[in-house]
Amino acid sequence: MISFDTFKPTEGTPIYQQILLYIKRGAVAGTIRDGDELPSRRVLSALLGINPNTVQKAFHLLEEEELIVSQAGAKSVMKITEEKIQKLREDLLREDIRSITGALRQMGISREEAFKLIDQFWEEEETEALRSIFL
Amino acid sequence: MISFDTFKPTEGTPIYQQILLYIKRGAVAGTIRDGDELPSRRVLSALLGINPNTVQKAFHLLEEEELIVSQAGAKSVMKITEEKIQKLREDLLREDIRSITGALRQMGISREEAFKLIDQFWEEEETEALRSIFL
DNA sequence: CCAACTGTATTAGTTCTATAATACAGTCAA
DNA sequence: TTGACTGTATTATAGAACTAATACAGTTGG
Repeated sequence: MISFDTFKPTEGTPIYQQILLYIKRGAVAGTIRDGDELPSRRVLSALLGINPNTVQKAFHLLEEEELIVSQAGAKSVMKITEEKIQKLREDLLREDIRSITGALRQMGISREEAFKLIDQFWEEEETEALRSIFL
Repeated sequence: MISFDTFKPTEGTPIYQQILLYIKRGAVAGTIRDGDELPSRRVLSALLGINPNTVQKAFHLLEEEELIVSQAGAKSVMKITEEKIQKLREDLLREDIRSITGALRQMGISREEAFKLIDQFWEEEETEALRSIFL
């Protein structure tokens, strides 16, 4: 069963899109694999404290993109080939990197400065992650 | 008069927020300076092909953040001190860098791989920018 | 001065996001 | 088998984002 323990909703972005991204990124990372069961719409919505219809919207889109298969009565299941994962990886990375480089260049930040900043935040989040594990 | 020549609306994000960001980032980059006149609501909305009320919403928020001053009958004017610019710089950078490092780590991308990707896109956009100038 | 431009305000309608309350039919384990 | 769980569908409501049309008051240049 796919876990949503590390799912942190952000304000400003539609929740159903965040669920979509969370699963796609998990697939790219390899923490979510082909054949994995997803939590039911009702259970997940209760866990996240949101409406079942919002989860349904996200899952419906995953179904349309043929990343999961659903069948009335049974839990939805991940259905991802290595090929799909590669495509996901490229698409998600391109979008993410494009947005950040665009933003930084627009602010007149040099590449060197950008690297320094990313380095800094990377370590910060690393220590944050560790802290949450050991507390 | 502040130019919106390099403004490229993206789908998925509210337009008024994109206008807000465009101006803030311009202030951080130094291309938009204290005392600069903004185009009128009507003119800018016509240029961007959007509704005047959408521009008004963005400008109203800039007014609330005390980055511009407006007065009925006259054009709005940038009103930014060096202190405000520094604060903007920190806020925008933190938000941008945080989102990208979060996304990359969630996909299991290493720091080295991230740098390589950013390097690649940085050059791509550079050549794109040059192409648009020389064509 | 005054016409053309400015910022500001109001009302109305559409689409999208999210919630809420049901209802129905298929699956599955006890 | 059967009861509890599944996915799916429908209808209603509310707020945000965006468009549209209009109105009014202040400024500014010719």
